[in-house]
Amino acid sequence: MARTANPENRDRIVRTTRDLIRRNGIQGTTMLEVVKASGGSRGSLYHYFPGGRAEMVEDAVRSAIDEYTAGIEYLATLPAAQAIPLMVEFWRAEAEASDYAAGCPIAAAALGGASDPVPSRLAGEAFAGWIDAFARMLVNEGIPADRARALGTLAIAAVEGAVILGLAQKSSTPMELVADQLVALVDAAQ
Amino acid sequence: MARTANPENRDRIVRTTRDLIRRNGIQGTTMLEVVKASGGSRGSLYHYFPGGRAEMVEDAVRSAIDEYTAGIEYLATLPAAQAIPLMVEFWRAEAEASDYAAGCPIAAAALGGASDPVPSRLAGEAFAGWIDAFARMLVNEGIPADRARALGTLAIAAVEGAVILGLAQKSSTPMELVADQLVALVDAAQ
DNA sequence: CCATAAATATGCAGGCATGCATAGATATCG
DNA sequence: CGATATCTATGCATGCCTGCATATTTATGG
Repeated sequence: MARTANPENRDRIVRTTRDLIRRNGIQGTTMLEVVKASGGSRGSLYHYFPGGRAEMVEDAVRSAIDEYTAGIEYLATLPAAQAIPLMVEFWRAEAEASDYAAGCPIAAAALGGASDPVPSRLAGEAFAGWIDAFARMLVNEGIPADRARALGTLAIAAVEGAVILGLAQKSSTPMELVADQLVALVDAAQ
Repeated sequence: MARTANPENRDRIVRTTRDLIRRNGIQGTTMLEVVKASGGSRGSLYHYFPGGRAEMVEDAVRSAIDEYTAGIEYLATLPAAQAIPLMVEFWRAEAEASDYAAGCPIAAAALGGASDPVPSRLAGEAFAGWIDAFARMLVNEGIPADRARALGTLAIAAVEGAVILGLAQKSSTPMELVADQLVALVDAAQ
């Protein structure tokens, strides 16, 4: 038996799929484009993803959720006045590096619910986890639980929205303004 | 010459296209589905939109922008404490009525920039106008211009983000929490 | 080195979407 | 009513995408 069990190629495909989802959305991401962008062949894709396109897309979204959630869990250990600018700066840098073509893949998954319900549901659960993490961070700073939950929801929603505004306007201004206002708001809530 | 000049059918097609964009995004909206949903024939579509799919999609986005912008301009004549809940309530009702399948078509246009740059650019301009309107409203309530602009950006971004969170979670909670927090924030800023 | 499995490459059928062309139906005006 | 323009319907060619099947290559274990 050979059993190479080489996960590198599969991971590379998953990453490429994520990148394409960020640019073209769930519906706009095809196996042919993933093949072109990752350099393999169509046969390889069905080897790594027997479930076809659905499995490939779902894995890409799961992978992105795992990665981003870990990042947010880390940010939640910092003071909010640091965590919020860091989170926004991450998206700003990603947007700018792609010339404002690549947004949040989780938001893309959320909006692809009509054709792909599973990634959309996963996105909903991921957002809930992110809100929880932010709320915990705010509770640690002395904000009551109910208010912390509401402010956490506002923060996640505002950052996701700011990324969309930034892509449409090809500008980092929305993200910067939103970060400033969120920090000021959390500061005032303490 | 007959020259019926009957814009009703064309308008119905434009509206159907908008609805499909809200559910399936720009890339997920095809002429065949528009024909199926609006009841006409493919020939009619090319009669009304000689530019093909691109013209149809662009007109749908322009129409949506015109309509929503008029609504926001009206909201901006009200006190912010009324305007913000009304705006959120509109999206909440639309989301709920569609069983959390239909979001904001302008956000969908913003995210479709890779394949359709024109609607994405229009979305960016529309967002700028909405932010201006909100900022004017806040200036009227005594908030300094710079702060008003930042708060207006935060409000538009947060509402758009809350709609996405709501669709993913199939819940109106994100929109309600965001509306409450935005009202409290504007109230405190005066 | 050889047998076996992993990984890659390619072809084919079916379905869908676009764009265009070509008819046919409908309505309006003189 | 007849002529003209609008509107609708349908077919064809092309290309893309998926899923599956079928080689072919590569690598590993014995």
